[in-house]
Amino acid sequence: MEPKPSGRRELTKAQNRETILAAARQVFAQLGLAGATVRDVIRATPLASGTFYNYFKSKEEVYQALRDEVALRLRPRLREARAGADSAETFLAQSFRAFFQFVAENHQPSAEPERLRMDSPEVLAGFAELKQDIEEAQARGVLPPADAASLTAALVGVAFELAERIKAGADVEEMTLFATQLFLGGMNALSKA
Amino acid sequence: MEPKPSGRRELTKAQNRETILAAARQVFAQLGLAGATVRDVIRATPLASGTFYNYFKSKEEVYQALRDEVALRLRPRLREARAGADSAETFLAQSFRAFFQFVAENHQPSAEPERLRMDSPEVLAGFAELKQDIEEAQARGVLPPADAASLTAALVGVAFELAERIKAGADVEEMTLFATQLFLGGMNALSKA
Amino acid sequence: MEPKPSGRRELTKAQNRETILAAARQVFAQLGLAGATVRDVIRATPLASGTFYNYFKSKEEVYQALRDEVALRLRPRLREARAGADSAETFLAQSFRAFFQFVAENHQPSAEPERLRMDSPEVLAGFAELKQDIEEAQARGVLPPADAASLTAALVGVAFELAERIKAGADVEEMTLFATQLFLGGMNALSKA
Amino acid sequence: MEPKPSGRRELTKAQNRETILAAARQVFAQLGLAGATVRDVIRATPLASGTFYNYFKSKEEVYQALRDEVALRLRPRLREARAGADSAETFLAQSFRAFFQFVAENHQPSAEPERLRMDSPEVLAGFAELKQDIEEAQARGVLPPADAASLTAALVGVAFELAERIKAGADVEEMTLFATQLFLGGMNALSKA
DNA sequence: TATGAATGAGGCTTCATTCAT
DNA sequence: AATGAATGAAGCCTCATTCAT
Repeated sequence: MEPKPSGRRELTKAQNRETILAAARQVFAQLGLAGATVRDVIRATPLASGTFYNYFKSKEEVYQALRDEVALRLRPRLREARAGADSAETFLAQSFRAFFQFVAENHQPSAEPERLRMDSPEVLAGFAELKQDIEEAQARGVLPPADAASLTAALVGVAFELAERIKAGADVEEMTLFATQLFLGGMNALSKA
Repeated sequence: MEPKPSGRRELTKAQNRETILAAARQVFAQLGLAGATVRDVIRATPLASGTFYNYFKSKEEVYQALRDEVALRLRPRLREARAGADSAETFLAQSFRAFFQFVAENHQPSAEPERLRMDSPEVLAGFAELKQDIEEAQARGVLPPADAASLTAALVGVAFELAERIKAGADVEEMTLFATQLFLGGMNALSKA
Repeated sequence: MEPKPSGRRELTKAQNRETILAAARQVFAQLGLAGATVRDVIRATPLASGTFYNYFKSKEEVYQALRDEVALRLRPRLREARAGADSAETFLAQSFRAFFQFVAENHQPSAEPERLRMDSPEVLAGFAELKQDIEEAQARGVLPPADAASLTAALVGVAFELAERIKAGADVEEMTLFATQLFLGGMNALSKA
Repeated sequence: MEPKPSGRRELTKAQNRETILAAARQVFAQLGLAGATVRDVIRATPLASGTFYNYFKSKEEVYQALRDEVALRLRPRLREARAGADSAETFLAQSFRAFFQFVAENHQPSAEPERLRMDSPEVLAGFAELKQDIEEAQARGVLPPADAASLTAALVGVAFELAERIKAGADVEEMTLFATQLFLGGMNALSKA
C-alpha cells in the first residue's frame, strides 16, 4: 500500500538538510553563532525539532558545515584563478579579484560582524593550498622568493581586511588593484633584502 | 535569601571589578565568548553570583570592558611608536614591533582561537587614529601617497595575521622586518601607480 | 540537559493541562496569587518544570484560566436559575440560591481570603449578562424599575459578601432568604422613589 | 561637637516613614501588591535599601500600615456619620455618603484594580464597630430588627461595590440615595418577615 | 541612623535532547 | 524518517536581607 521509496525520499532528505543549512545561515547572520540556538534554527524551518538531530548533532556541526560549504565554493574559484597565472601580477590580481567578487556576491548584511572563523578543516586546507601554490610559483620564478608562511598570512590578512571595505561598498576592481600593487612592490622589496 | 556573615568587605569595589575581569579573561580564553556563561565567570571567582550584576549587566558587557582594556593599554604604545618616526621605515618598523611585542607579552594560550572583535569604540578609535597618523605622515612626506583607508586596512590585516604567527612562536623581530619591508616596497609601488 | 527516559507519555496533553490547573488551584488557595510562584505550582505536580511552559506562559495565565473556568461553570447555573423566573421573588431567590450553593460546593478552606478578582473577560461577561437579564425582567414587569447598573452592583456586592458567611458555615437557605427579602423590599422602595 | 539631637531627628524619622509609605502607596497602586517588591518601593524613594528595614520588616508590613492608615482616617468619619443618626434614613444616608465621599477623595487611578483586602485588624475593627452600632440602633428602634451580621455584610458589600461605580465617575449623592433607599426598603421587609 | 555593596537562595525561563508515536 | 511533547539541567537574573562603614 505504501508507494515504493523511490528517489522521492532521497530528494526529501537532501532538501531537509538544505532547509536546515539555509535557516542556519540566516539565523547565524542575524544572531551570531554565540547568540543563536538550535531552537532558533528549527523555528526558522517548517521542520520539527527532533528532525534536526537526524541531520546534525549540534549547532556547531551546522556551523562547521556552513563554513565548509563556503570554502567548497570558494576554493575552486581561487584555484582556478591562480592556475593560469604566468606572472606575479596575474597570480595576485586574479586571486584577489576572485576573492573580492565572491565576497561581494555572497555577503549578507548581518547584525553581527562576526568574522569568519578560519579553523575548519576545509578553510585550513584552502590556506595550505595557497601556501603550496605560492611556493610552487616561487619555484617557477613567477613569484619572487620570500618566506611563504608569512606571505600567505599577509595575503590572507589583507584580503580579509579589504573584504570588509567591499562589504561596506568599496569597488572590487579598485581593491584588487590596490592589493595587487601592494604585494607586487612588497614582494619585490622582500626578495631583494 | 539570607546572606552569609561575609568578610568579603576587605575587597574594595575596584578590586572586585578587577577580580571579575581577570576571571572573564581566563574563561573567555578557554571557552570562547560563545561557550562561556556568566555562571562560568562567577564560578572562577570567590564572589557571589549577585555581585556580578553590581558591576556588569551581561557577559557582553564584560567582554566589551576587556576589549577596551586591551585597546587602552595598546594604543599609547602604538602612538608613541609612531610619534618619533621621521621616515617610512621607522614609522612602520616601530609600529609593527610595538604591536608584535604587545601580542607576545599578552597572549595567553587559548583553546579558542577566537579572533579579537574589533568593533568596540576603543578599538575603532585606535584605527581612526592610525589612519589619521598615516595621512599626516603622508602629508609630511614621511609616507608615500596612497589611499589611506585601504592602507590602514591592509596594515591592520597584516598585523593581526602575523600576530597569529607570533602566538605560534614566531620571532618578533623577524615578523617586524617582514612586515616593514612588505609595506615599504608596497607603498612605494602604490605611490608610483 | 539530558531528559530522563520518561514514561510520562501515558498522560495526554489535556490531562497535563488539568494537572497543572488542579495544582494551581490548590497552591493559589494556600499561598494566594501574590505568594505563589510558578515553581510552587510545578512542585505540586509530577511534571517537569519545562512542561509548565508548554501550557501556560506565566502564573498569571494559569490564574486567568482558573477564573474563567469558575465563571464557565457558574454562569450556566445562574442563567438557568434566572431563566424560569416569573416573579421578582423567584428571580432573586433562585439566583442567590444557585450562587450560594455553588460557593458552598466549591469553596476550599484557604489561608488567603483573597477575594476573587472580577476583571476577567468571562466574569465581566457574566455581570453584563446579569445586568441585561435584570433590564429584561424590568421590561417584563417581573422586576420593578431602578437603575440597572447600580442594582447589578448591589446584587453582586451582597452576593459576594454573604458568600463569605457561607464559607464560614452559614446556611445557604438562610442567606438566600435574607438576600431575597432585602432586595424585594429594597427594589420596591426604589421603584416608588 | 555633634549638635544635640533635637526635634530635628524625630522629624526626620517620621519623615522617612512617611516617605516610604507614600512611595509604597504609589508603587502598590501601579504594580499591585503581588507585583511590587521592596526594591521597587525603595527605588521610589531617595533612601538607601538598608534604611527600609529600620522602619518596616517586610513589604507586607508596609501594606498593612497603609491599610490601617486608611481605616484610621475613615473610621472616625463613619463613626461621626452614624453618631448623630436619629432615624434609619439618616443612619444609612450619612454612612454611605461619608464612605462614598472618602472613596471619591482618596481613590487614585490604578493599573491594578486590586480590591482593598479587609482583613487587617483596623479594618475588621471598623466592621465590628459597624455591627455594634447597628445592634444599638436596632435596640433604640432607629433600625428595624434583622440579623445584624448579615445586615453588616450586605451593607459592606453594597458599599464596596457601589464604590467601584464612584471610582468610575458616578455621582456620590446618587449612589448614596440609591443605597439608602435600597436598605430602607429592604430592612423594612426583613423586619416584617 | 543611614548607607549601599555583598550575599546566595531561589525565582523564571530556555535549552538541547530524547523517544513514543 | 518525521513529529513534537516531555524532560530537567542549567542559564539568567532579581530578590530580600545583612552588616561594615
